[in-house]
Amino acid sequence: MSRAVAVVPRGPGRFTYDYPRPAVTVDMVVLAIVGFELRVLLIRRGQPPHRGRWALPGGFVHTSDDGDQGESLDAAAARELQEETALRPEDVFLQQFRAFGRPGRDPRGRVISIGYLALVPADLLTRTRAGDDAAAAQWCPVADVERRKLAFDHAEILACALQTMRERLLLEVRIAASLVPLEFTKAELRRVFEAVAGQSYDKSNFNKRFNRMIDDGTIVSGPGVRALPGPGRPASLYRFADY
Amino acid sequence: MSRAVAVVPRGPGRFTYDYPRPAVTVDMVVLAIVGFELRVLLIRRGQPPHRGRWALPGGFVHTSDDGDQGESLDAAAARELQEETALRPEDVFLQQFRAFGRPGRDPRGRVISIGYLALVPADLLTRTRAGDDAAAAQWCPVADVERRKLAFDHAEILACALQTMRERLLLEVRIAASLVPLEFTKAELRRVFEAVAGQSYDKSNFNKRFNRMIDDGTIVSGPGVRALPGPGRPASLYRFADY
DNA sequence: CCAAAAGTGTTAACAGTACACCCATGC
DNA sequence: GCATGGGTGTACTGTTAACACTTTTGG
Repeated sequence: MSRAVAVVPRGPGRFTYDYPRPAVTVDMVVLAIVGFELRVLLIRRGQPPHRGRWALPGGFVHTSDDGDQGESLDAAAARELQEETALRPEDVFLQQFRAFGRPGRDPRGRVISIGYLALVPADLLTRTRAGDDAAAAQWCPVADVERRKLAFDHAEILACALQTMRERLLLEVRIAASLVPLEFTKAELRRVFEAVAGQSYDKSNFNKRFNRMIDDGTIVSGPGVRALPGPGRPASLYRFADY
Repeated sequence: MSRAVAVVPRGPGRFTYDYPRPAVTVDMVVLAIVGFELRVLLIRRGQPPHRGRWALPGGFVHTSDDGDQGESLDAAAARELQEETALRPEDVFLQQFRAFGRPGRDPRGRVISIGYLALVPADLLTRTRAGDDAAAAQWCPVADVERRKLAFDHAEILACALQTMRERLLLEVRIAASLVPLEFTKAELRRVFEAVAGQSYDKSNFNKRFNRMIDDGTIVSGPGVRALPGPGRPASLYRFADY
């Protein structure tokens, strides 16, 4: 949305239809755990409208009126993710969660946006481009987003994404698997759950759930242990079985 | 999708853009319990492509390039529902569940469709237009849909809607509330769960869940009892509290 | 030894399952 | 009476929740 498509247009007003059509974009809610905190990737807009405001990354879905008809929605989301973060889409949990099409949500014209949730494993954060230009992209704690006054209806899109993720975290552990590094400790997985759900879990009770996941093969023992700097007993490492 | 918009175009090729744009539609998965069976509303297509095949009801999202920019996605879904069933949207659970945009899904051109789930209470089924013209609209048991070879990617859309509904039924009882009449018996609610989940539940154990919902106020006692024709003890009536 | 972090054990309450049984009604 | 459907009770199991406790490490 904040940028033109890559293909150079062959002239103004080249594409005509019998009825008005909306522009269709994907908006990305890219989440990661930084420290013990859930953060979302925001881009500072360099163009009007909402110039200088923070916004979710996103862009137009490539469409064609002949031949292959363009790219799929999933492909558009994967492409945008790669442009904004330099992450490989196969390393990231990427899933559509909802479409947003309220008239007036973009002052330039009718725009319908498909919202995508992207969960980045903590150990791949270094590959993110967000650090390259701190003025243009930033990992913002989700708790601080309210103060930012996001552009367009992006606050609403983020809220919907968070709700979707929290609901699914309780159903599928796979969501949490997308946010932890390949190898992780019991405490690290617990902190992911705490960061996402926004509440704390009893260590002993969480470990019991963890041990059950080991019993049914969801989680397998990894190699050796990981010691934190400072005192404290080193923790065993684990990984998800399907990785 | 199967019909043109109501407004008469003011000439061919009147609406021009710098980049190609997709058409955007809503496709409706309208579900109801008929007897003890989950059924979906299907429309027989009178126009090519897929002429004569069964399809989900749906249509274009009204868009405008100036002024109010047209209608919201929810409004488009409510309008389509009214056109197809004569039901009031406020009586029907109506919720977006996913967008479908695979290139090639419509041979006429690039079409992105927003899937909507509509749950019709059993006592309002008489208001449906589906019976008016049996050749054009039909409540088809979801178990029989596979044999029908639906038009476009509508089989995929239906499968996604069913999965979404089954997941949510376990989380929110509200889904079931949208399928039962205003007043219902314990057995009726249980049969809704059985029809949606595709499995049977133990009467006694289901009643315990039911009684818990009475305890926390989700369900309240209704007036009197309902007797079925034939033998058997009449059953107490209940209703959901927020109705 | 002490603080910090990992990890275990104990108990009670709660929810799910399978199953047997009693109640009200029409025929 | 008896078949039919509504409704209750019991015993067993597994899960969750709260909390106390032990073990391993660095300083």
